[in-house]
Amino acid sequence: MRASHFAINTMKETPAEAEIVSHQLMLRAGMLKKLASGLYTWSPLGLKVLRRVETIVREEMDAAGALELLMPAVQPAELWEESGRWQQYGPELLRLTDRHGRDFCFGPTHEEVITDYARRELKSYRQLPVNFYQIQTKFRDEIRPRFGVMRAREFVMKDAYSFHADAESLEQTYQLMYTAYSRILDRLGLAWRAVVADTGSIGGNASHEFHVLADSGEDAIAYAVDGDYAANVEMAPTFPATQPRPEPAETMTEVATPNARTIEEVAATLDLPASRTVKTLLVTGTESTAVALVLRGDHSLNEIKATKHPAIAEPLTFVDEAEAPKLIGASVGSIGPLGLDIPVIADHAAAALSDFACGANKNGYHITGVNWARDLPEPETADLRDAVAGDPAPDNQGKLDICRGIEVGHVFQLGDKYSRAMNCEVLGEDGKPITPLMGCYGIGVSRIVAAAIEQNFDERGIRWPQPIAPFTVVIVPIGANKDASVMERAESIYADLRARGIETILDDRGMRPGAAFADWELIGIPLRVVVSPRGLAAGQLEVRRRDAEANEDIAADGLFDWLDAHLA
RNA sequence: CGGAGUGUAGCGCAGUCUGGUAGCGCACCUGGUUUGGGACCAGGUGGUCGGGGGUUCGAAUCCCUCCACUCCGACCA
Repeated sequence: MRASHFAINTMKETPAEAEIVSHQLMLRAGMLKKLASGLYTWSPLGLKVLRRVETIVREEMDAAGALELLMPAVQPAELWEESGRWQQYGPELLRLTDRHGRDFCFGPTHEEVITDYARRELKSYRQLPVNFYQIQTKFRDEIRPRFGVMRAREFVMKDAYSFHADAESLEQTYQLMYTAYSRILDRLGLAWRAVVADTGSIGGNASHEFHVLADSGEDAIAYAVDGDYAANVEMAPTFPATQPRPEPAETMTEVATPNARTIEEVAATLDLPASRTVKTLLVTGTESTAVALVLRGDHSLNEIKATKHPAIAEPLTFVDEAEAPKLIGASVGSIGPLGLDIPVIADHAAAALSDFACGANKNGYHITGVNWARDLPEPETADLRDAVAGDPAPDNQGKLDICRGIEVGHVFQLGDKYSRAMNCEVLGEDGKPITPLMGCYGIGVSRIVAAAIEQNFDERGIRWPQPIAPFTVVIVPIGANKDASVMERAESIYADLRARGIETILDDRGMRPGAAFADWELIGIPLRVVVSPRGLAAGQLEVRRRDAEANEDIAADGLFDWLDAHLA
């Protein structure tokens, strides 16, 4: 491709609407243009990246035996009424009416359509298992689209749906998809992690989310440093202490802590680490007006875990600050577990403390040297907090650490939710009808493009992983106006690279070098070759990796060696 | 849906309080000089000032109303 024939259109200034790096850089590099909230036009440059992602996804899905098909984006309401989701789905479902007054929706997902297809297409268990997929544009009418294509309303998704005669077969395909997703993310050149996901109300046995790791990710992931365990922080369990509690060494001492309300203030006033204090939270109980939850000062309550506790009312509700003094005799900030006549539930870590500090249930006072069993009853214990770095991982996999991720894929064992609701049956081995089990497997194709940038950028712009870069190599001739041999040489290199099947763009725009370099660094082309009169005179070419600190001069006839060494 | 904010040229912004017929930087076009890290000079193109209504001799500016967009929250879960 010649740059003069390709719509390269970069921006020096960042549009005010873009909050996150990937959105800013995609706009500045000219990959995207917004049409309306959550709706984007992909430019030729942006589409090149999107297509490369699609191609890798398609190749791996095909390799895993999935069959590509294409379903309509617009779906009749009747199908959604059959599954019950026409009522359930809410305003996120974009509903349409055609000229005859029939209801439709723009598909946010395709379980209904594929199940309808399957019940008409599949007659016998002999046709199972089968795994259909498509790469389609979806629409979800997000309340608040943001972050460009990271959370757009219209987006490109690969979705696959498998059908099985039994659970074992579903499990096999699930594993196959898990492997395929791993291969896809590896091939994309991204750092990623598969995490255990909540199976939620839909049921099913297993679900994993695939996250691209990036500091800006919306989800916090707890993972085993020395193992393969990973889960959303909200899902990661914490465990009772394995060591016995140290013997009490201090006596209880009441300390005035005026103006110390938060744990930080209390810990500073008492000159103790926050991990030697506890905080006591009052929430509404199922059988009592309030339940006291005791957590170590440096830990945070996990509301999902708390809500699952039978003594705690759902949804989780904190006791109003104004109500606390009536119940306890002290305001929020001076509450502790001592002498309470409401149920006390301590997090495992809080229960493992000795000689800790807590509120005195007397405004402006805390008590140090408190010990379970000696000073107050052994509490009921539970897992109530978010996992933190250093916690033990499940299954003896060492310690956990925390990182952030962007969810780009999700694999799910659906079971028979849709096949049963929509009466999808095939004849089994014994001649009797069976309801196939289903799995579904999604990848956010357009989101991957944004996630790749969130993981790979610097102050100059995007640093594409080679497998998805719009071009692998850019050739920048310098001083072509002074020396005709520069352009001749650039052209011949261009022809050579193309002959080798390397995606190359030749910058024939005749710009000043600084401006040209800035453009290609913003756009993020992984490898750059500079042809200049100076270099030609010395028999050299200048090359540079996008992720390198400096230029490299190589012998002109060594270009292919250099490329071979740096092509992914 | 609640709260806050913003709509002026492709992008970033000033002008609005105090009404007088629209401006700056970047980008773009022409010519010239330049050419190794976002060049310079000169001359240009481009705006129903988000839409509609009102007040006024006169509205980007004041009033009413609608719309769009952004942020926070709620909802989705």
